[in-house]
Amino acid sequence: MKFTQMLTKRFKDTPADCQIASHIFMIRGGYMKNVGNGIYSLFPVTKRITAKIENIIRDEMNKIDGQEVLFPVVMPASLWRESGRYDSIANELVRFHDRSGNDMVLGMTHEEAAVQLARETAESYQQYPFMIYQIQTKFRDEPRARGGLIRVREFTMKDAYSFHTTKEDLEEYYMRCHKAYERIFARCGVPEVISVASDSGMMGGKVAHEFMLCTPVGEDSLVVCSECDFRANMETADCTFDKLEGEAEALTKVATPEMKTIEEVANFLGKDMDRLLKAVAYQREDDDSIVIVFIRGDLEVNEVKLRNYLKSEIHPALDLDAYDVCAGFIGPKGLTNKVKVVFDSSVLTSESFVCGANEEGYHFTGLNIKRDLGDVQTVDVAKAVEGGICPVCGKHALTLTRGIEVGNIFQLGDKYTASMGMKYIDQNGVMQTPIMGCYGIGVGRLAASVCEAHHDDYGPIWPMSIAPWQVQLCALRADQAEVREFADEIYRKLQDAGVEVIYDDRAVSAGVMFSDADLTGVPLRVVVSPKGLKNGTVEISKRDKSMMEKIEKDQAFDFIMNTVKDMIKECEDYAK
RNA sequence: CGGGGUGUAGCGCAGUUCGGUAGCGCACGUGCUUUGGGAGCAUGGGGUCGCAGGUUCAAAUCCUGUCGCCCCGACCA
Repeated sequence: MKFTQMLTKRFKDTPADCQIASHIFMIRGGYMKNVGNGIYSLFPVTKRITAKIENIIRDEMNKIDGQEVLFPVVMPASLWRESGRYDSIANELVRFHDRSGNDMVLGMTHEEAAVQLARETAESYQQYPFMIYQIQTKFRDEPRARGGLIRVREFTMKDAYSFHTTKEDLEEYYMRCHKAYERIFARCGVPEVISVASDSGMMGGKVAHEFMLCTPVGEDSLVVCSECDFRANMETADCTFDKLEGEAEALTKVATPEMKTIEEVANFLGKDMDRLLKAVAYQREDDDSIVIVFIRGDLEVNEVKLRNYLKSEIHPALDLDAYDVCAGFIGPKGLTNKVKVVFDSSVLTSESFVCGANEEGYHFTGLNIKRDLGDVQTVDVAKAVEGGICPVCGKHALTLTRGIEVGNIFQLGDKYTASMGMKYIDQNGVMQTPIMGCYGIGVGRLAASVCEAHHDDYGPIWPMSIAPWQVQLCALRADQAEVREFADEIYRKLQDAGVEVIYDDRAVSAGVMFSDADLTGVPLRVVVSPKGLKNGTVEISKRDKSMMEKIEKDQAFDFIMNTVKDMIKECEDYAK
């Protein structure tokens, strides 16, 4: 590809809307153009990168016996009614009507389509297990797209669906897919991607993992143990807390006028926050009832865990007066029975708590849960904390970090096969319901994540395996015949040898050419210049600055070929 | 959906307080000079100032409404 022929445009100024590195470089470097909120067109540079990522994914999916298929983007609502998701998913699912007035949806994921395709085809146990996958456009009407390709509404995704006759078989295949994912991310140049246990959300199922690239700009909070291999999304991480010292005290009502927040109460009574019992009020979405969570004052409620426990969507409670709840002075003793109460496990870590007295201007001190409330049921609904206790190894070794979710895998079980009536005949001639796993990777997000992980102040540093081109050939002073001729010759020879070359043949200054090359991020750079040719050399360097050589012009071609081969091999070795 | 910010040329911005008919830098076209880290001079093209009403002799500027975009939160395979 010659630069002069390529559709591209670069900017010196950082666009005002961009916040994170990958977004900035991908806009400044002419990788993509915003079309609408969370909707982008991709320029040729980006399409070349995503095509390479797709091919790596395709190769690994085929290696675990995947069969590539293609599901439709637009589906009739009836298909989504079968699984129940037409009604259970809120606004992320785009609904519209066709000309006949039929309800239609835009595909945001394809479990329904996968079951629809397979259910009348895989009739016998002999056809199991099998996995089908596609690489295709999804549309999700996200409440908030952000960060360039990190979170968009329309995006390309590889989604795979496996079907099994036994749980053991699903688990075994799930592990194979887990390993395939590790190879995919390593081959794409981000071997640092880790898998964490995760919440299964709207997908359903029990066991799920997310593949995370750890970076401060990530959208998810992760809990990682520095002593063992426990790693979980904050949403699902189990929590235990040390018992605090101190004896039970007598239950005493004290005046705490105007003290509504736990900070105010703690300061007023001279107590640490962990000696208070905090009340957090939520309203259930299914029956509108109020749920009050009691949790130790220094901790926070993990709303995902609470939601899973309650088996209902929840939102912060607004109007507590209507339920005879005295906001600011809520406590478990003497609380109205118009609300449901949930005790976090942390309420058992102290013998003596300060809590609200359910009376304006009063708190109790010396509340002992067991003595004053009897045997209450507790449940773990707290957020993990930095330095907290690892639920696996028991050491105080939890660290909190942020991550971008680049892929995920789920053991779905029979959620879709059962609801959509998929059956097969087993060895004994009995009809059975198969079980499923599903496995996703966001292609564009992965590209942006690689950029996020590998860049310097001047632009992305693409790994050889997914770089838009393998070599960037810069002809400085391309207006001089000697330069032009030699650069043309190298370009031709590299192309003939099957090397992917972007040839900057513009008559621009060295500064412009190098800056644009930095933004393009091609791993190997070849500079042909009058100065070099005068000494009979060309300059060959790596984008990551780990190499800078002046090579005799007669040996340049061989040197480039060998270096490209070495760099490709390096990528492959990385993945082993 | 809540909070904050912001819409003026492809990009970055000034002009809005105090109404007078739109400007700067980059980018783009042309010519000459220049050439190893975002060159110089000259010259040219490009904007219904987000949109719709209203006030006024006159609106980018004032008023009302509305939409888009960005950030934080909520939400989210």
